[in-house]
This record gives sequence, C-alpha cells and structure tokens, in this order.
Amino acid sequence: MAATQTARARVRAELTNEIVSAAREELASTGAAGLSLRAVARRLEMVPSALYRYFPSRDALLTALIVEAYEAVGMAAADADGRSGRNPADRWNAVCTAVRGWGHDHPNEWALVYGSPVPGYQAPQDTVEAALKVTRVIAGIFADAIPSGTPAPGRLPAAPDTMAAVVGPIEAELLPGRPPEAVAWVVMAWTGLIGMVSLELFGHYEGATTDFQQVFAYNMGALGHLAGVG
Amino acid sequence: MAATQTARARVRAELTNEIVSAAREELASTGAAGLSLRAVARRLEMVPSALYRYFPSRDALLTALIVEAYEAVGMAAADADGRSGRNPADRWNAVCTAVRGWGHDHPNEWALVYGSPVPGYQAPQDTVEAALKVTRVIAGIFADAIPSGTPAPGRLPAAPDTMAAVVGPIEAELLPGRPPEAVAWVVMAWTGLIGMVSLELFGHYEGATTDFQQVFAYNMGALGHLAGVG
DNA sequence: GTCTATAACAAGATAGAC
DNA sequence: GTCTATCTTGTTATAGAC
Repeated sequence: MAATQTARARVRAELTNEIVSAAREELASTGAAGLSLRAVARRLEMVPSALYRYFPSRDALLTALIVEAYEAVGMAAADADGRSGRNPADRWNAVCTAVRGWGHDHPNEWALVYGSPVPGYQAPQDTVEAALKVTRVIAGIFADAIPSGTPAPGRLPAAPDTMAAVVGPIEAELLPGRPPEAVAWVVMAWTGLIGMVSLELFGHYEGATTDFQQVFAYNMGALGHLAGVG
Repeated sequence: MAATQTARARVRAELTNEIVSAAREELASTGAAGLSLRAVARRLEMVPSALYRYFPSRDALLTALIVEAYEAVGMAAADADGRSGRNPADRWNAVCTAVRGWGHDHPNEWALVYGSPVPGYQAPQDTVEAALKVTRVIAGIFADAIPSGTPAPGRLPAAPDTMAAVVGPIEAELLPGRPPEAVAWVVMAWTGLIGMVSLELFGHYEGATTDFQQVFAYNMGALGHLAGVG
C-alpha cells in the first residue's frame, strides 16, 4: 500500500505542477483578472471539473500562482545576494538588478503579486509569508550594513519619538536594534525598488528618459547609500 | 439653428457625463478588468448599443475614465499645493498627503491608473498628457526649491557623466537647468509617493506597522528633504 | 440628422442532467 | 467525464422615432 500511495502521490504532485504551469502560461497571455479554470483545463486538454480534484476553486489556483511568483522573486533576490560578495552596496545593487530583471522576464506574474489586487480574491496567510522572502533578503543586507545599536544615520532627518513604537513590528522581525529612522528608510528602499519596477513595467516612464536602466541604477544606489549601505 | 445645436450638444454632453459616472460606479464595485459596457448600460436603463453613440468602444469609455481619474488626482495635488503657502517643504508635504488621501477615497480609480494595465487595453496619447498633471505639480515644487544652475545637492551621490543626457527629456520639460542628480531624484520622489500609496492600497504593508500614516509622512519628508526641499 | 431599440453574431462562461 | 441548454460579453446591422 505504501508504494501505491507514494506512486499515486507522485503522479498527483506531477499533475498539480502541470496545472500550475498551464495556469502560469494562461496568466502570461490573458492577465490575472481574466484567468479562468476552464482555459487552464483546455490548455491541458482536460475537462474543467477534473481540475477541482486538484484545486478546490479558482482562488486556490490563484494562491498557488501567487506563492510561486513570490518565491521566484525571492529566490532571484537571494541568489543575486549570495553571488555578490560581502560589500553591502554591491549586494543591494545586485538584488535591485535581479528583482528588476525578474520583473522584466515575468511581467504578468509581477502584476499578479505587486499590481492591483484581483477583484474578489482574498489573500490567505500563505501568500503573506511568501511575500516576505524578498523583504528578508533586503532587510538582511541593511542589517549587516547598519550595526545594531548605532545612532540614526546623519543623512536622514530625525524621526519623532513616537516612530520607534510605530515601526516596532518591522524592527523586531527584520532589523532588531536598529534606529527607527533606519527602519523607516529600509521600508522606503524596499518601496522604491518595488515601486520603480512596477511603474516601469506598467508603462509610466515611457518617453521620460533615454536609458531607464541608468536612472534606476542611480536612484537605487542613492536610496541604498542614504540608508547606510556604501 | 445655433440654439438647437447647442441644446442638443448640451443634452449630449450631459448624457456623456452620466455614462462616465455610471461607469465610475461600476468600476468601484467590479474593478477595472471586469468593467463591461452592458453593465454600464443596465445601470442607466439603456440598451447597450445606445452607448455606441457616445463611445465608439469599451476602450474609449475606459480612456475617459482614466483621463478623468488622472485629472482628479492632479487637481487634488494642485489644490493642496495652492493652499499650502510658499515653503517648498510644506508644499511637498501637502501634495503627498493630498495624493494619498485621494487614493484612499478612490481606491479603484487609483488601481485603474497606477495599478496593473488592463489586459488588451492600449493607452492613447490623451492619457499620457493627463498623467503628467501630478508630475507637473511635484516638479514645480522642486523647481522652486532648487535654483536653476545650482550644483548637485551634496546629500545625493554624484551621477555619472552620461546621466545628464539620459534625463534630458525630463530636465527640458519639467526641471530646466537643474543638475542631473536632482532630476533623477525628483523622479525618485515621484516614484516613492506613487509607489508607497500603491503598495499601501494594494495591501502590502498590512501588519507591518501600527501607524502607517506616520511612516508615510516621515519617508515622504525624508525623500523631499534629500531632494533639496526643506 | 440624431438618437434609441430590436435583433443578431461569435465568443466564452456556467449549471445541471446524464 | 460528457453533453446540452442557458447565460454572459463586445460589437454590428437594421429599423424606426423625434
């Protein structure tokens, strides 16, 4: 029985993967909002109802796609970080480039996770944890660059006394012992990275510059520098 | 004849507005991707084909909505700027608050313009011009704060020599005579503002902080300060 | 001329019987 | 798993009212 079980389980896992792959292809052609279980089934030459054995609803399939996308960006970021030596500025630069590169290679998956929320879809907790992967990589770089217990970096304006409590959750989880200005500014660095790639992919810099890549590199560099990296 | 003409034109303009309003209401409930001509017609108790007298296609209606949204944020930004005195730091702060406030009041319209592109929709030139409204307000504040011909602000890292040409289009149009570092960083300020509101509205800061408004205020303040405002 | 309504089309989604 | 009947969608052709 054990052998049968595992064989069945293996086939099941394989098919589950195939379904997610087909859904990913669908996503690439139709966008997130128009993703339908039926289209995925058609692509696999299966009947729609058969998919329900593997995913109880369209939302469950969507969740799988979202988690997969978050893990892929997170992996791209972590890989780039790992390959880039020990200098925090280099690491931050490498991560920015990798995240942007991933976005360019997977624009629809990027839109799925960082774009408008899909109407009617409620994100379960799994996706929140997966989303943290990139954040952890980024926070790790800044945590290494800013020694614990240092005063606020002089380049940044002083934060009000209340800020420490406000950013407490992030500090405790990702940047223990770092000053509130630094914590807030790491949030800004993350926001700047995701925001800039989003606005680029969504077409908002069209015609604004002759070489966007260079503006991106400069701005990410400045963002990191001001936070204490390099 | 002139009277008849204008009477007809007035009625026509009124109905056009009513259609856009109905579409806006539809948008609020179903989201951008699910916006259907038929649903708009139903809401107005008209027959779908009648709408084609006013808008040649669903995309044209979408364009009208997008332009309207861009103009509304732009107006909110310009109003806040106008009411906030002459101090650039106050003006930048007021604009950030106003833009964020508009986003909170109109989350679906925000997603329509700054979120994922609607699949299959090609933005015409009208939307690009409308999108520039907020940008012009922001650039105006920084242009007033950074005198023309000044050297690069010392707080920002120096840009490579090639940057001047790269950001030339923005410089010429919005920040004539300002150094490339400043131009790039104004792009960053704009990106930070739009990015932070987007990620907030799309739920990416959920649980991260006890008072997001404060983090927002601090980060926007720092972004502006570093660019030379305040 | 200007508008609205009816009807139809090809897609595609959905529900349910078998 | 299959089949069918019924529902959407954007869009057009056509006919008639003002």
